[in-house]
Amino acid sequence: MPKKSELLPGTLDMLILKTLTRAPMHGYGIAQSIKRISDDVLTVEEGSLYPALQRLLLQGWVKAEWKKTETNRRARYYTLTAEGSKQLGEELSQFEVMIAAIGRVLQDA
Amino acid sequence: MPKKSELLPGTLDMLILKTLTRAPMHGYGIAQSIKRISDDVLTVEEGSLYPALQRLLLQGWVKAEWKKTETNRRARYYTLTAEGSKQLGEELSQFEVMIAAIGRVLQDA
DNA sequence: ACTCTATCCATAGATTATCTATATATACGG
DNA sequence: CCGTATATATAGATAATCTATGGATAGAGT
Repeated sequence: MPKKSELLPGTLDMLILKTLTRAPMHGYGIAQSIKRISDDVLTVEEGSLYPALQRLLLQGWVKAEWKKTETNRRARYYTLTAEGSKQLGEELSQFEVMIAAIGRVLQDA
Repeated sequence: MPKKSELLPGTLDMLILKTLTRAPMHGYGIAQSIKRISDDVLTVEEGSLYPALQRLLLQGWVKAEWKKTETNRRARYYTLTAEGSKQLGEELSQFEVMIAAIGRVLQDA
Protein backbone atom coordinates (compact mmCIF):
# COMPACT_ATOMS: atom_id res chain seq x y z
CA MET A 1 0.00 0.00 0.00
CA PRO A 2 1.48 3.32 -1.09
CA LYS A 3 2.04 5.71 1.76
CA LYS A 4 -0.29 8.64 1.51
CA SER A 5 1.04 12.12 1.35
CA GLU A 6 0.60 14.61 4.14
CA LEU A 7 -0.34 17.16 1.53
CA LEU A 8 -2.30 17.31 -1.66
CA PRO A 9 0.57 17.45 -4.12
CA GLY A 10 0.72 20.63 -6.12
CA THR A 11 -0.74 22.78 -3.40
CA LEU A 12 2.29 23.50 -1.25
CA ASP A 13 3.45 26.69 -2.93
CA MET A 14 -0.04 28.10 -2.74
CA LEU A 15 -0.32 27.26 0.94
CA ILE A 16 2.99 28.89 1.73
CA LEU A 17 2.21 32.03 -0.24
CA LYS A 18 -1.17 32.29 1.39
CA THR A 19 0.33 31.87 4.84
CA LEU A 20 2.70 34.73 4.16
CA THR A 21 -0.20 37.06 3.43
CA ARG A 22 -0.97 36.91 7.14
CA ALA A 23 2.50 38.05 8.16
CA PRO A 24 6.16 37.65 7.26
CA MET A 25 7.28 34.42 8.82
CA HIS A 26 10.22 32.06 9.03
CA GLY A 27 10.11 28.59 7.53
CA TYR A 28 9.53 26.71 10.72
CA GLY A 29 6.74 29.10 11.60
CA ILE A 30 5.10 28.65 8.21
CA ALA A 31 4.99 24.89 8.68
CA GLN A 32 3.56 25.26 12.15
CA SER A 33 0.98 27.73 11.00
CA ILE A 34 -0.24 25.45 8.21
CA LYS A 35 -0.39 22.52 10.58
CA ARG A 36 -2.28 24.43 13.21
CA ILE A 37 -4.79 26.16 10.95
CA SER A 38 -5.52 22.90 9.13
CA ASP A 39 -6.21 21.17 12.46
CA ASP A 40 -3.22 18.87 12.02
CA VAL A 41 -4.42 17.54 8.69
CA LEU A 42 -1.69 19.17 6.63
CA THR A 43 1.88 18.53 7.71
CA VAL A 44 4.68 20.19 5.79
CA GLU A 45 7.82 18.09 6.18
CA GLU A 46 11.12 19.89 6.36
CA GLY A 47 12.34 18.17 3.24
CA SER A 48 9.41 19.66 1.37
CA LEU A 49 9.36 23.03 3.06
CA TYR A 50 12.89 24.28 2.53
CA PRO A 51 13.20 23.25 -1.11
CA ALA A 52 9.83 24.91 -1.72
CA LEU A 53 11.06 28.13 -0.12
CA GLN A 54 14.14 28.03 -2.35
CA ARG A 55 11.90 27.68 -5.38
CA LEU A 56 9.76 30.60 -4.30
CA LEU A 57 12.84 32.73 -3.69
CA LEU A 58 14.28 31.89 -7.10
CA GLN A 59 11.05 32.88 -8.76
CA GLY A 60 10.93 36.13 -6.87
CA TRP A 61 7.64 35.36 -5.20
CA VAL A 62 9.10 35.82 -1.75
CA LYS A 63 12.12 37.58 -0.33
CA ALA A 64 14.10 36.55 2.69
CA GLU A 65 15.91 38.24 5.51
CA TRP A 66 17.87 36.83 8.43
CA LYS A 67 16.63 38.03 11.78
CA LYS A 68 16.33 37.10 15.39
CA THR A 69 13.14 35.50 16.65
CA GLU A 70 11.39 36.68 19.80
CA THR A 71 13.19 33.89 21.59
CA ASN A 72 16.51 35.13 20.32
CA ARG A 73 17.16 32.47 17.74
CA ARG A 74 18.44 33.09 14.25
CA ALA A 75 15.85 32.53 11.55
CA ARG A 76 15.15 33.47 7.98
CA TYR A 77 12.02 35.55 7.60
CA TYR A 78 10.11 35.39 4.33
CA THR A 79 7.93 38.15 2.92
CA LEU A 80 5.54 37.96 0.01
CA THR A 81 6.55 40.15 -2.93
CA ALA A 82 4.18 41.85 -5.36
CA GLU A 83 4.89 39.11 -7.90
CA GLY A 84 4.21 36.53 -5.24
CA SER A 85 0.89 38.12 -4.51
CA LYS A 86 -0.02 38.03 -8.18
CA GLN A 87 1.10 34.43 -8.41
CA LEU A 88 -0.98 33.50 -5.41
CA GLY A 89 -4.04 35.02 -7.05
CA GLU A 90 -3.51 32.94 -10.14
CA GLU A 91 -2.94 29.76 -8.21
CA LEU A 92 -6.01 30.34 -6.11
CA SER A 93 -8.32 30.86 -9.04
CA GLN A 94 -6.84 27.92 -10.89
CA PHE A 95 -7.23 25.76 -7.83
CA GLU A 96 -10.88 26.68 -7.54
CA VAL A 97 -11.47 25.81 -11.18
CA MET A 98 -9.79 22.44 -10.66
CA ILE A 99 -11.69 21.64 -7.50
CA ALA A 100 -14.98 22.54 -9.13
CA ALA A 101 -14.12 20.30 -12.08
CA ILE A 102 -13.17 17.42 -9.81
CA GLY A 103 -16.39 17.98 -7.93
CA ARG A 104 -18.35 17.52 -11.13
CA VAL A 105 -16.62 14.23 -11.85
CA LEU A 106 -17.13 12.98 -8.31
CA GLN A 107 -20.77 13.91 -8.36
CA ASP A 108 -23.28 11.32 -9.38
CA ALA A 109 -25.07 12.17 -12.59
CA MET B 1 7.57 29.37 -15.76
CA PRO B 2 6.82 25.76 -14.91
CA LYS B 3 4.09 24.24 -17.04
CA LYS B 4 0.97 23.63 -15.03
CA SER B 5 -0.55 20.20 -14.87
CA GLU B 6 -3.81 19.27 -16.53
CA LEU B 7 -4.76 17.51 -13.33
CA LEU B 8 -4.44 18.02 -9.65
CA PRO B 9 -1.70 15.50 -8.90
CA GLY B 10 -2.76 12.72 -6.63
CA THR B 11 -6.35 12.69 -7.82
CA LEU B 12 -6.12 10.61 -10.97
CA ASP B 13 -6.75 7.18 -9.46
CA MET B 14 -9.78 8.52 -7.64
CA LEU B 15 -11.16 10.06 -10.82
CA ILE B 16 -10.71 6.84 -12.76
CA LEU B 17 -12.29 4.68 -10.06
CA LYS B 18 -15.21 7.05 -9.76
CA THR B 19 -15.71 7.07 -13.51
CA LEU B 20 -15.91 3.29 -13.50
CA THR B 21 -18.77 3.37 -11.00
CA ARG B 22 -20.91 4.74 -13.82
CA ALA B 23 -20.15 1.84 -16.13
CA PRO B 24 -17.34 -0.46 -17.22
CA MET B 25 -15.32 1.48 -19.74
CA HIS B 26 -12.18 1.27 -21.83
CA GLY B 27 -9.23 3.55 -21.19
CA TYR B 28 -9.88 5.94 -24.00
CA GLY B 29 -13.48 6.25 -22.92
CA ILE B 30 -12.48 6.95 -19.33
CA ALA B 31 -10.30 9.83 -20.44
CA GLN B 32 -13.03 11.23 -22.64
CA SER B 33 -15.58 10.91 -19.89
CA ILE B 34 -13.44 12.79 -17.40
CA LYS B 35 -12.73 15.49 -19.92
CA ARG B 36 -16.36 15.91 -20.88
CA ILE B 37 -17.85 15.84 -17.39
CA SER B 38 -15.23 18.29 -16.15
CA ASP B 39 -16.09 20.67 -19.01
CA ASP B 40 -12.64 20.28 -20.53
CA VAL B 41 -10.85 21.36 -17.38
CA LEU B 42 -9.33 17.95 -16.63
CA THR B 43 -7.38 16.30 -19.40
CA VAL B 44 -5.94 12.85 -18.78
CA GLU B 45 -2.95 12.38 -21.05
CA GLU B 46 -2.36 8.91 -22.42
CA GLY B 47 1.01 8.77 -20.73
CA SER B 48 -0.75 9.24 -17.41
CA LEU B 49 -3.81 7.17 -18.14
CA TYR B 50 -2.36 3.82 -19.13
CA PRO B 51 0.26 3.61 -16.39
CA ALA B 52 -2.47 4.51 -13.93
CA LEU B 53 -4.67 1.70 -15.22
CA GLN B 54 -1.77 -0.72 -14.84
CA ARG B 55 -1.36 0.40 -11.24
CA LEU B 56 -5.05 -0.10 -10.54
CA LEU B 57 -4.97 -3.55 -12.12
CA LEU B 58 -1.94 -4.57 -10.09
CA GLN B 59 -3.65 -3.50 -6.93
CA GLY B 60 -6.77 -5.38 -7.81
CA TRP B 61 -8.97 -2.31 -7.79
CA VAL B 62 -10.12 -2.91 -11.35
CA LYS B 63 -10.21 -5.90 -13.65
CA ALA B 64 -9.86 -5.83 -17.41
CA GLU B 65 -11.31 -7.67 -20.34
CA TRP B 66 -10.68 -7.34 -24.07
CA LYS B 67 -13.82 -6.72 -26.06
CA LYS B 68 -15.13 -5.12 -29.18
CA THR B 69 -16.50 -1.60 -29.01
CA GLU B 70 -19.79 -0.64 -30.57
CA THR B 71 -17.80 0.58 -33.52
CA ASN B 72 -16.10 -2.78 -33.86
CA ARG B 73 -12.72 -1.81 -32.49
CA ARG B 74 -10.71 -3.86 -30.04
CA ALA B 75 -10.52 -2.28 -26.60
CA ARG B 76 -9.78 -3.21 -23.05
CA TYR B 77 -12.77 -2.73 -20.77
CA TYR B 78 -12.18 -2.03 -17.10
CA THR B 79 -14.57 -2.87 -14.30
CA LEU B 80 -14.42 -1.75 -10.70
CA THR B 81 -13.87 -4.59 -8.22
CA ALA B 82 -15.17 -4.76 -4.67
CA GLU B 83 -11.73 -3.77 -3.41
CA GLY B 84 -11.71 -0.90 -5.87
CA SER B 85 -15.01 0.31 -4.57
CA LYS B 86 -13.70 0.21 -1.02
CA GLN B 87 -10.56 2.02 -2.09
CA LEU B 88 -12.60 4.68 -3.82
CA GLY B 89 -14.57 5.27 -0.66
CA GLU B 90 -11.39 5.79 1.30
CA GLU B 91 -9.89 8.11 -1.25
CA LEU B 92 -13.06 10.14 -1.43
CA SER B 93 -13.30 10.70 2.29
CA GLN B 94 -9.61 11.46 2.54
CA PHE B 95 -9.90 13.91 -0.31
CA GLU B 96 -12.73 15.72 1.40
CA VAL B 97 -10.73 16.00 4.60
CA MET B 98 -7.80 17.43 2.67
CA ILE B 99 -9.89 19.89 0.73
CA ALA B 100 -11.57 21.09 3.88
CA ALA B 101 -8.17 21.55 5.54
CA ILE B 102 -6.83 23.46 2.56
CA GLY B 103 -9.96 25.57 2.64
CA ARG B 104 -9.22 26.54 6.21
CA VAL B 105 -5.71 27.63 5.31
CA LEU B 106 -6.89 29.57 2.29
CA GLN B 107 -9.54 31.30 4.30
CA ASP B 108 -8.79 34.62 5.86
CA ALA B 109 -8.83 34.49 9.60
C1' DA C 1 -7.78 3.05 -54.01
C1' DC C 2 -6.02 6.50 -51.00
C1' DT C 3 -5.61 9.55 -47.31
C1' DC C 4 -6.98 11.69 -43.19
C1' DT C 5 -8.91 11.75 -38.72
C1' DA C 6 -10.45 9.71 -34.69
C1' DT C 7 -10.14 5.79 -31.94
C1' DC C 8 -7.48 2.64 -29.12
C1' DC C 9 -3.37 0.67 -26.60
C1' DA C 10 1.19 1.06 -24.62
C1' DT C 11 6.04 2.26 -23.18
C1' DA C 12 10.40 5.10 -22.56
C1' DG C 13 12.38 8.94 -20.70
C1' DA C 14 12.29 13.44 -18.56
C1' DT C 15 10.59 16.36 -15.10
C1' DT C 16 8.88 17.65 -10.81
C1' DA C 17 7.23 17.27 -6.15
C1' DT C 18 7.19 15.10 -2.23
C1' DC C 19 9.10 12.20 1.46
C1' DT C 20 12.78 10.02 4.50
C1' DA C 21 16.91 10.53 6.50
C1' DT C 22 20.59 13.06 7.97
C1' DA C 23 23.44 16.97 9.50
C1' DT C 24 24.18 21.17 12.09
C1' DA C 25 23.31 24.52 15.69
C1' DT C 26 21.27 26.82 19.85
C1' DA C 27 17.85 28.38 23.60
C1' DC C 28 15.73 26.91 27.52
C1' DG C 29 13.80 24.01 31.24
C1' DG C 30 14.64 20.58 34.47
C1' DC D 1 24.37 18.94 31.75
C1' DC D 2 20.89 16.71 29.28
C1' DG D 3 16.73 16.51 26.63
C1' DT D 4 13.40 18.85 23.85
C1' DA D 5 11.84 22.23 20.85
C1' DT D 6 13.31 25.48 17.65
C1' DA D 7 15.51 26.51 13.29
C1' DT D 8 17.82 25.70 8.57
C1' DA D 9 19.41 22.86 4.96
C1' DT D 10 20.79 19.06 1.66
C1' DA D 11 21.05 14.27 -0.36
C1' DG D 12 18.78 10.52 -2.06
C1' DA D 13 14.69 7.76 -2.81
C1' DT D 14 10.07 7.48 -4.49
C1' DA D 15 6.11 8.54 -7.06
C1' DA D 16 3.19 10.79 -10.31
C1' DT D 17 2.71 13.18 -14.17
C1' DC D 18 4.03 14.85 -18.73
C1' DT D 19 6.12 14.71 -23.50
C1' DA D 20 7.18 12.04 -27.10
C1' DT D 21 6.90 8.00 -29.47
C1' DG D 22 5.25 3.83 -31.68
C1' DG D 23 1.75 0.86 -33.54
C1' DA D 24 -2.83 -0.59 -35.25
C1' DT D 25 -7.59 -0.08 -37.39
C1' DA D 26 -12.37 1.83 -38.58
C1' DG D 27 -14.78 4.92 -41.17
C1' DA D 28 -15.39 9.20 -43.77
C1' DG D 29 -14.32 11.78 -47.58
C1' DT D 30 -12.23 12.30 -52.10
